[in-house]
Parts: sequence; C-alpha cells; structure tokens
Amino acid sequence: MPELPEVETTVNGIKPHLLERIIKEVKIHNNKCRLVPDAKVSNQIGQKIKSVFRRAKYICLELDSGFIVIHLGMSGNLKVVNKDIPLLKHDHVEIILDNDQDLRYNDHRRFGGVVFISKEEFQDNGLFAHNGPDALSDDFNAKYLLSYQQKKVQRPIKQLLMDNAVVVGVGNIYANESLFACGINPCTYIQDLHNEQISILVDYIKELLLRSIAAGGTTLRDFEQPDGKPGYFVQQLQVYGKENEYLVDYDDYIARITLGGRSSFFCLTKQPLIGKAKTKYEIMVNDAVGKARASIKYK
DNA sequence: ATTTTCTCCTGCATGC
DNA sequence: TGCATGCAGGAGAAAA
Repeated sequence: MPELPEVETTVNGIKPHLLERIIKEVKIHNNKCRLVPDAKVSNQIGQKIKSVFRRAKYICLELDSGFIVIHLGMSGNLKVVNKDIPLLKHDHVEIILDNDQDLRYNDHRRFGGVVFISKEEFQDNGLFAHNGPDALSDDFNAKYLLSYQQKKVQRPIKQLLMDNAVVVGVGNIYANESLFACGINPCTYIQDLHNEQISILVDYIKELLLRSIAAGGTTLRDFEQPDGKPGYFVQQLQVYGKENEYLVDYDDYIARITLGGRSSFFCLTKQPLIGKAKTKYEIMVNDAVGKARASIKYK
C-alpha cells in the first residue's frame, strides 16, 4: 500500500521515461475511481511533460496547461511499458507518449485515480487546500507539532500523524513503526508528550522515511516498483502487521487495536500508556495485550 | 469547532 | 467445493 516512500520510489522509476515526452494519446478504460479520470485528462494530448514530482502522496506531471495528478490509493501502481503490451486487469488509464511508451495506472480497488488540475487549483484552493506540511520538509518540525499542544488539541498522537491537515506523508505503516521505535504508545495524547519525545519522534519519522525510500519502499500485498521489483523495506518492519508476535528484547507481545479506524500495533512494555490515554484506553489496550499473550501461549 | 465514523472498492482469508 | 461474510485501508465527506 503506497505511502510516501512508495510514491517517491514510483516517481523516481517513471520520471526518466516521461521527461520531455509529448502526450500522444490518453485512454480511459474505467473512470469509476475516487479521483475520476475525465475529459480534462484526455484533453492534454499534445502537451509536453516538463517535470515529474511528488506532492504529499500525489504524483504530479507538470504540463504547460497545468498538472496531471495521480494518486495510488491503497492498491495502485504505475508502469511504463510499450503501448502494444496487452493490458492487465484493472489497468484503468493509459497515457501514451510520442515514443509509443505507455504510462499505465493500475488499481484494483480504485481508491486512487488520475485527474487534471489547473495551475490555480494546484497552488492552493484545490486538492491540496487543507494539507499540512510534508513530513520530509523543514516545516514539519518539533516546534510545529508542539503548537498542537498549545492549541489544546485532544487527540492521540497517532491520529495526528495520520491526519493530512497536520502532516502529509506519514501513513499507517510509518506511524506505527516510528511510535514503536520511540517508545510512544499510539494512544498517547499530544498533550502528554514531553518536548523531547516530540523532537525525537519528528527526527525519527524523517529518518525512517528516508531509509525506506533508499530501500525502494515497503512491499505489502500490492506494491511494486515501476520496474516490477518489489520494495524491500518490509523486511525492516518491526511491528506493522505483526500482531501476536513475541519480542524477545522486551519479553512481551505485539498487540493490535483499532484507533480511529486504523490498525495500530504496539508493544505495551516498550510503549507504556501514560496520561489521559491511560484513562481512556486502558481497558482496550489491556484486552488486546492479553489476547496477544494468550494467542501465543496456545499456538 | 473539533473529533469520529462512514464511504468508496476488490482480493484475500476465514467459516460453514 | 463453493458460497457467504468480513476485513484491510487513503482520504475526504458526513455525522456526531
């Protein structure tokens, strides 16, 4: 499932094939995507692709007329192949170039999509209007996160990290992994974190994202790099998707709870409950930990 | 106004 | 074997 590093990996993979190419043809095979590919995309025939870059988790192709913006959703991927290669199931959009290479957007769940947006919409009032700073930008820093303490925001840190109005680019996998590494329970309210913890967390998130980009992104069920290779970062995941696993370092088990509708994995020994979270989530967390311990015992 | 839940969709895992 | 059920999850809309 593409997160920031996967999107970055995809951009790096497709960019050399697209730069300075002219769009010769656009084929839309299925427009029932969350971001609906419509005539505005088809109308870009003849446009040159001037640059290819990532913004939040969107892949942007800059044209003279505006931007073609692609989101991979949960299960999307992009490939560049010769236009005569047969389509795969769920290849929804083709952007065919003047050298007969073909950028194909494939997404079986159709949570992503392909749209065209004007320069004006791209600037501020469109898709990105309510997005916070990018996780890898300097604007995402400890001071910035601390401002949410001052605003008296009442939310667990993990939900803040995954809210695009707060910061873009930290998805579920990386939120879980960074909180584990920093010894912070996902339920911990932002107000209960010390300045130093926030500072360490921000630094770790950036480091983790950069490491994952270097490894080619995370491979779970669906993700492939544009050249068809899997991402390798999954081998470095410590807690995500590892419900009930035993961690010898902490002599405890990985539990899973649903927080804000998202799977959240943690080890209670390494990531103790503190502050308000203890009052609100203690029963839920202890149940999950108990279940993890029991499940192992009877394996 | 802030915070939570719902919705979109398919493939895979599980259960009878 | 096969059919029904349920779950996963990015992100924005809708509801609380």
